[in-house]
Amino acid sequence: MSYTIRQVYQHLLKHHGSQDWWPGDTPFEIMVGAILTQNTAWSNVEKAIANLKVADCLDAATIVALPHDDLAEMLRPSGYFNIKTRRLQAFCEWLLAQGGEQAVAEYDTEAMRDALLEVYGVGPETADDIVLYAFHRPVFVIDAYTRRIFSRLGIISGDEGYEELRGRFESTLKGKAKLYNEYHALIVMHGKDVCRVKPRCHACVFTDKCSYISKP
DNA sequence: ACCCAGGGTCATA
DNA sequence: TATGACCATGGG
Repeated sequence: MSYTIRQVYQHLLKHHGSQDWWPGDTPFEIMVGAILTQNTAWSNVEKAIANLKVADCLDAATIVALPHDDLAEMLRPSGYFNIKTRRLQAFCEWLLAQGGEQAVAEYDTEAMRDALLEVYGVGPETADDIVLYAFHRPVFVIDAYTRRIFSRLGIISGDEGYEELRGRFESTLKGKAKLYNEYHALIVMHGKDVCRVKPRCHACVFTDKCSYISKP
């Protein structure tokens, strides 16, 4: 007998508690974080965002106007800083061209996703982070943790395409933004803080080796 | 000293 | 369409 997608959620929620997630004070800060955290530890992203705040540069118009090297220097701690400088500026150009966050907030969810995916440096996960956490729309974010955990549990094979997996989770859960927010947050929380079994296993909670959480 | 993190783009076959 | 190189810092 194997776990279901719903059981995994109940399990994580029970032991980690409600997350009400994404670190960031404003929607714009959340969007910036979504880009900077690509393949990068969040602790490094925090330093970069702190640099932007100290320099009073945490807004689209300022970021677009900044010389590449100046912005890159602030983004340095988040890694890939030259590429992320280009990506962040491309994103801010797009945001301004749309008419700002308020204008984007008028889009239908799918239209918002499609528009974001056109932006340089924004792929499916980053787009969904923004759609879900900055605009509170119901999309299920698929990340590396999600693939690892659910493939270990035998619920997915792991090599499915992004859209296929997103569709599977969304059609199973039929949830609202609040649920998808909690679920993804719990998955990341588990991957980050709990498992120390080697080789790095991000689903040990659901195996016999894990003593952190008892099985249902 | 090594491993890898809350990905995405681009070149190649 | 599918794989691989590349991007780069900081913490364990």
